[in-house]
Amino acid sequence: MAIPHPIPDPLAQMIAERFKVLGEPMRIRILDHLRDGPRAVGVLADELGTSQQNVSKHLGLLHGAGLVRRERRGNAVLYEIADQGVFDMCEHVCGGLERHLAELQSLVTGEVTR
Amino acid sequence: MAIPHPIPDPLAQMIAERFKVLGEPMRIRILDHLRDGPRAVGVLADELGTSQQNVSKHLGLLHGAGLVRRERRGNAVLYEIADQGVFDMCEHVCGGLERHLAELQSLVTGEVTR
DNA sequence: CAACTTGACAACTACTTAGTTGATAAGTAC
DNA sequence: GTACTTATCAACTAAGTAGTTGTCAAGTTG
Repeated sequence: MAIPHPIPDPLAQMIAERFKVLGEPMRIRILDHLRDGPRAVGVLADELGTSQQNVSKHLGLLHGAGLVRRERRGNAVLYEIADQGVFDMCEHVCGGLERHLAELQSLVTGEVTR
Repeated sequence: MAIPHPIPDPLAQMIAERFKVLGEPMRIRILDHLRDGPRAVGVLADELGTSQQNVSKHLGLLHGAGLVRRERRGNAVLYEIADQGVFDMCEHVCGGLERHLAELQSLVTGEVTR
C-alpha cells in the first residue's frame, strides 16, 4: 500500500476527510464502546450521557465513512465496528503522543534538544 | 502500546485532537511535500499555491502537535517531519479507504452484502 | 545605520459543525 | 390499533477554524 507522491489533491482531500471523522472525542468514545460488541443507539446514548439524536448523527457519519456496520435486530438497530483497523490507528496515535510528550518532558527536565 | 479500555475521557480528547490536526487537506499536502526533505515556509507557500501566512499557521499547528520540527537556517526557517509515523497512519487510512470503496463497489456490481 | 527577507502574530470574515430541542416518519413488536 | 426504537429534519446556539489582510519582530545584507 504505497501512497503516490506527490499526493493528488483529491486523495489528500479523502485522507483528511477520514481523519476528520476521527477527530471528535465523542466519536472516539463511541468506537471505544463498540469494542465490547454491538450496541443499539439508545444504549450508547445512555452509556455516553448524550442524546439519541446526537449519537445517531455521529453513527451516521461513522457509517458513511465505513467505520461501523449497521444491522437491524428486532426493533433496535445494532452498530458494530466494521474496520478493526481504527484501533491500530488509535494505537499509532497514542505512540506518537507518547513520543511527543516524552520530548516535551525532556525539555522540562533540562535536556536541550536543539 | 495498549490503549486502556474503557478509554479515559481526556485520552479520547487527546486522540481526537491528533486526528483533527491531520483532518485538513492543506496540512496533509504540507506533510506530503516535506517527504522530500526540509522546506522553508516561503517555498512551501509557493509550491502549494497559498499564502505565507496560511502555511505558517498550519505549520504552527503541526509543530504544536509534534509532527514537524523547526530549525533556523540563516534567515529562513526550515521545517521537517518530526514523526515519520504520520505516513504509516496515512497508509493505514488509505487501506481503510480501499476496503470501504471496494465494499461500495460490490454493491454496485450486484453483490448483496446484507 | 537603512533596506530587505522571512516568519509570526492579531484581527477579521466566512464557513463548518457539535450539541440541543422539538417534531416527524418509518419500522418492529405487542 | 398502541408502544417502542431509530432516523431525520429544522432551527438554533456556541464554538472552532480556515483563509485573508495588515502589521510587527527577528535576522540578514549592503
